[in-house]
Parts: sequence; C-alpha cells; structure tokens
Amino acid sequence: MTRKHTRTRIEDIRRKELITAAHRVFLQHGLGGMTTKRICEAAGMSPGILSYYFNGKEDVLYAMVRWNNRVLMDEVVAGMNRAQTGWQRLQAIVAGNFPASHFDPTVANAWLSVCAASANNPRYARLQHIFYQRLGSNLSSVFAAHLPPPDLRDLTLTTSALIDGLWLRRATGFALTPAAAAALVLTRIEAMIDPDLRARLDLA
Amino acid sequence: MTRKHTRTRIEDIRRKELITAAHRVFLQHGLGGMTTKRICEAAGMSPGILSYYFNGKEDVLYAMVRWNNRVLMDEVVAGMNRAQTGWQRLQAIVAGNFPASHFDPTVANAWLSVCAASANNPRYARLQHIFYQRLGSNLSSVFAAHLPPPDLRDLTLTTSALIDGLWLRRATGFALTPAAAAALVLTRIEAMIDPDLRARLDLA
DNA sequence: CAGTTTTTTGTATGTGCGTTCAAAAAATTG
DNA sequence: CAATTTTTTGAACGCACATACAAAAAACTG
Repeated sequence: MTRKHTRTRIEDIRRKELITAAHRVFLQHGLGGMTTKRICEAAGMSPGILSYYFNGKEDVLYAMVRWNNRVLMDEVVAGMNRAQTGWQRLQAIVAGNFPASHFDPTVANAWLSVCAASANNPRYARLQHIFYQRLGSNLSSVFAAHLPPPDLRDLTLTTSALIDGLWLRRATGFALTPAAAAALVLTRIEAMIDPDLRARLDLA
Repeated sequence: MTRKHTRTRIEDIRRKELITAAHRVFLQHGLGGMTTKRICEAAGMSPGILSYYFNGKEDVLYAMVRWNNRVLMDEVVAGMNRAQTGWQRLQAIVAGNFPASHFDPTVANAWLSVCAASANNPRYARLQHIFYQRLGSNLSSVFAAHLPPPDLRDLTLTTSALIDGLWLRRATGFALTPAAAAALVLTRIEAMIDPDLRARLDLA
C-alpha cells in the first residue's frame, strides 16, 4: 500500500512536469514545433521517458491543451463571481478572454496552431467546441433574460467571432493591448444592444 | 529564339500546373498535409519534377498562396467596380471576403493553417500583411471622406476581426452560409456608424 | 535520320521524427 | 546488505519526407 502510494505520487509528479514542460515548449514553438525531444529536454529528462508515462506524444499534447483551457476558464468564472452587476459580469467574461499576461503574438500563434490542428484531430476539436459553448453559456447568463433566442444567438456569434478575430490579428503582431481589445469588444456589444437594456445591466 | 520561346512556354505551363495542383492538395489537406509526392501526383507528374521547376517545396507553396490571394483580391476589386453607391461598394468588399464557392470548413481550415504557419515564415506573414492592408484601404475608400482617422481605424479593425472570426468559426464546422456571414458583418457595421452617414452611403 | 538539347523519371540519399526496449541506475524492501 | 522492484537512460529501429541526380525519354534541329 505504501509502495503503491509512492509509485502513484511519482507518476503524478512526472506527468505534471512533462505537461508543464510541454506547455513551455508549446508557447515558444507552437504546436508544430513540439517534438518529443524538446519536451523531455525542457523537463530535464531523457527522450524515452515520454513513452513511459504517456501513451505517446498526442496524449501529452491533449493533456496540455486541456490543462491550459481549464486554467483560462477558471479565471473567467472567478471574475464573474466577483462581479456585482450584469454589465460587470460581461466585463469579466470579455476581459477573461484577453488575459493580460498572455495576450501577445507568441501565445496567439500557439493557440492558432491548435485551431489549425483541430481540423484533423477530433479531440482538439472537442476541446474547442467546449470552449465556445462555455463562452456562449456565460454570455447567456448575462443576456438570456433580456433577449429573444435569435438575437442572443447572433450576439454570441458576433462576440466570439470578434474575440477570435482580435486574437488572430494579435498573432500577426498587430499592436493591441489586452485592455484595448476588451474595451473594443465591450464598445461593440454596447452598439449592438439597445440603450434601455444597457442601462438595466448596470442594476441587476 | 524559337527554342528559347518554346522552352519558356513549357516552363510556364508546368509551373502553373504544379501551382494549381498544389492548390488542390492545399484545399484538401491543409498546409501541413502538402507533400512533394502529393503535389506532383495531383499534377500527374513524377516526384522529382518539383526540384526542376522550383527551388524547393517552399517556393511552390509561396507561389500558390500568392496566386490564391491574388484571385480573391481581383474578385473584390471587380465587385467594387460594378457598384454604384458607397454602400454597394461596402457590400462588394464584405461579400468578396465570403466567396460563395469557398466559404466552407475545408477551405477555412486550409486558410487557417497558412495563418498558423505565418508565425515562422516571413514570406507568408508578408502576404497576410498585404491582404489586411488591402482590406483596410478598400474600407477607407468607402469611409475616409466621412470618418476621422481614429474612427476609421477602429472600424477597419473591427470589420477585419469580425470577418476573420467568422472564418475561424466556419473552420470548426459552425453552420453559416456565405450570405448570412456577409449580412451579419454588414448589420454590425450599420450598428457602428450613425444613421446619417448610413443614409449618405446610399447616394454617393 | 543522326545529333543535340530539353524534359521527365525513379531511385538514392540524408534528415528528423516518434517510439521501442534492453540495460543501467535508483529506490525500496526484508 | 542483498534482493527485488521501480524508474530512467540512451541507443536502435522504422517511417515519412524533401531533395539530388544519373539515366531514360522526348522534343527539337539541321
């Protein structure tokens, strides 16, 4: 039992070390630049170790993307919980999609390479799907009581498209701060809803 | 002279054949799935031929992306020339960015893989830059006389981000027709400018 | 048609990758 | 400390690919 326990602990430690190492390589080289050698090197281990703790490179990448998505989602939820009004919840959602420490060309490109890879990787596609659904349900929690479903659908689509598009432009090196990006999205949302609704969001 | 002429003609023909073959492979497999073997096979030629007419695979890919961008730009310009009013010119610009025959998940993914590759390929990055600048200058030709530079800049950024974002969503399989995408973008632009300006665009 | 040049072929070569695995090292146990 | 199990190593293998190149085929020439 003690033996089993120790074994499991080390296994968990190594797996997490490999995942975070993979994340570092990912941010620096993008999904295409991630090689077994580089990941293990970044983790300070031998190349062969990867197959011992994972079923293959794909497993590490998937775990890494999953972990990364999880962190981002948690930040958004935390921000929403701190919010008092509907508009503040909206601010938290938008701001959470432009994390100050990660809205830069390198990270944007890395994220982009995952989107591109989703085309031929159902597991990545699934993670992306979940991500979009989460964004949609967050926005719904703000607007559902005030908008008919078709308008809500349009607003959700526009917002997510706008966010993605800004990330894409950032990937090309376009000068844009996280705050400016968030402000731009919020301004556009304001232009899309009627002033009456906008006012009500400051109360609820 | 005759000899030289013939040689050049065949060279041009083969190069174009390889480029269009590369384009077909590109649309089907994305940038990452393009191998010399596949390209030459699609062109009905032997694998070694590529090195004879190009300096390497990168050259073919670059020529292909360049050619593709050119075709898209030409369509937009043609549409703009047919337009009578400012609003119609805007419609042409937006519609031209959602070509009916190419706005589908496969093409969107292929395009996305180029964006991802731009990170480590200055030549692709340059093509992308030109593409965005062209979109910006087209939009400017509609709005420049009516908007101060900062507003114009914001409108251009929002519009291009929205367009890119919709392509990105389409890449994930999101159900969206070219017409619906164009209509959505136009609706959002309408919401961003004041009604007076909107009315004037139907005249000029 | 023989001679010459252009074009095409298919194989050979080198490279980088993911994965495997026997052996070494380290840790654990009695 | 010896025995056993767990963990790590690093070289070896197979595969896919871009490219080079000598040989073959085709086209052209006088």
